[in-house]
Amino acid sequence: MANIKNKLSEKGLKITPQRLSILEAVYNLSHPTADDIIKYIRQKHSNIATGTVYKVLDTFIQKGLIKKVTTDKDVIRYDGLLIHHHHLHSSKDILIKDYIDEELDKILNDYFQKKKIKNFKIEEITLQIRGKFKK
Amino acid sequence: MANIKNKLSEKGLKITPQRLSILEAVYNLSHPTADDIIKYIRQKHSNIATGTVYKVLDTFIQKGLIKKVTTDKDVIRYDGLLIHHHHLHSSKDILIKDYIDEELDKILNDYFQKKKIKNFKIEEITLQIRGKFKK
DNA sequence: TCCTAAAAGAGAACAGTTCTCATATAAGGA
DNA sequence: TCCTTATATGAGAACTGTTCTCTTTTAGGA
Repeated sequence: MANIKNKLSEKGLKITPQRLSILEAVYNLSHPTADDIIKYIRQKHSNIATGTVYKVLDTFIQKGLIKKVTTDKDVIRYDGLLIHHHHLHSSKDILIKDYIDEELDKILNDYFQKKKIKNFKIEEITLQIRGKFKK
Repeated sequence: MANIKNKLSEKGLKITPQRLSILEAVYNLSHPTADDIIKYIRQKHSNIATGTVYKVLDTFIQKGLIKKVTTDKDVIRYDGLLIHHHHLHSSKDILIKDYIDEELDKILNDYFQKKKIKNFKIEEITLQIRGKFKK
C-alpha cells in the first residue's frame, strides 16, 4: 500500500483514494478490463465513477505505470506487470497468462541484431502464444 | 475476381455481391476496420448495410478466410493474409505492416520443441514488433 | 422457372468509452 | 493548521463500434 503510494508520487501524481484503489485493482486482477476494475473497487472499497476509472487508467499508461494488453477483442485489458513478458492466450476462451522467458528474449535480440528489418527500428518484441491450457 | 468466387464456394458459402466486395475490400485494404471496409465498398461498389458487413466478416473468420488482427485498440481490424506472419506496429500511430520471416519461425519452433511450457499446448506464435517506421 | 433456406437491409438496441461541467479535494504555502 | 488553487472526481449525457431483430430479397438447387 505504501508501495502503491510511492509509485504514484514517483510519477508526480496526486495520491487519491480512487487512484490507489485502481492501481491496487490492476495489480490484484489478471489482465482486467475497465469493468473488472470497477466491479472490484465497488465491492471491495466504495463507489467510483466509470469516467474516473478510464481517465485514471489513461493517466497511468501515460506515466508508464501500467500497459494495455493486445488482444483481438474489442474490450481493452490492462496489465500491471511491467517487466518484459509475453502472453499465453487461450484459443478457446479469453484466458490470458503471463509468460516470462529471458532465454527466449536473448535469442530474439541476437536474431534481430543480425537480421535488420528494412526501414524499421525495433523497440519492443512481444509474443502472443495462442494455444490450449491443460488442467 | 473468379479467384474470390472460388474461395467462397470452396468454403461452401453462397456467392453474393456483398460477400464478394467485402472479401475484395479486405484483400485490397491493409488491416482494415469494419468501417474502412464499409467506406471502401460504398465508394467503389454500392451501398451495404453495416450489419451485413459485421456478419459476413464473422462468417469469413469462422470459415478461415480472414483473421482478426490483435492490437491494443478497441476497434477490431481484419487481415486477409493467411500465410503465417507477424506484425510491425508503429509506436506512434496505428500503422501496421506484415512481417514474414520463415527463418525466425523455424528458430521459434525449434526453441519451443525443446522448451515446453507447462500445462500449455502451443498452437500458434505471432510476434508483435513495436517500433518506428523510417521513411 | 419455382421453391426454400440463407442472406441482406434498416434501424433499434446495446456495450464500451469519452466528454462535459459542476463539485470536491490534495497538497504546497502562509 | 488553515487557505488557496490547480487538479481530480462524480454524474450522466453523448458518442462509437458492434450486435440484434425482423422483414424482404436472393442464390442456387430441384
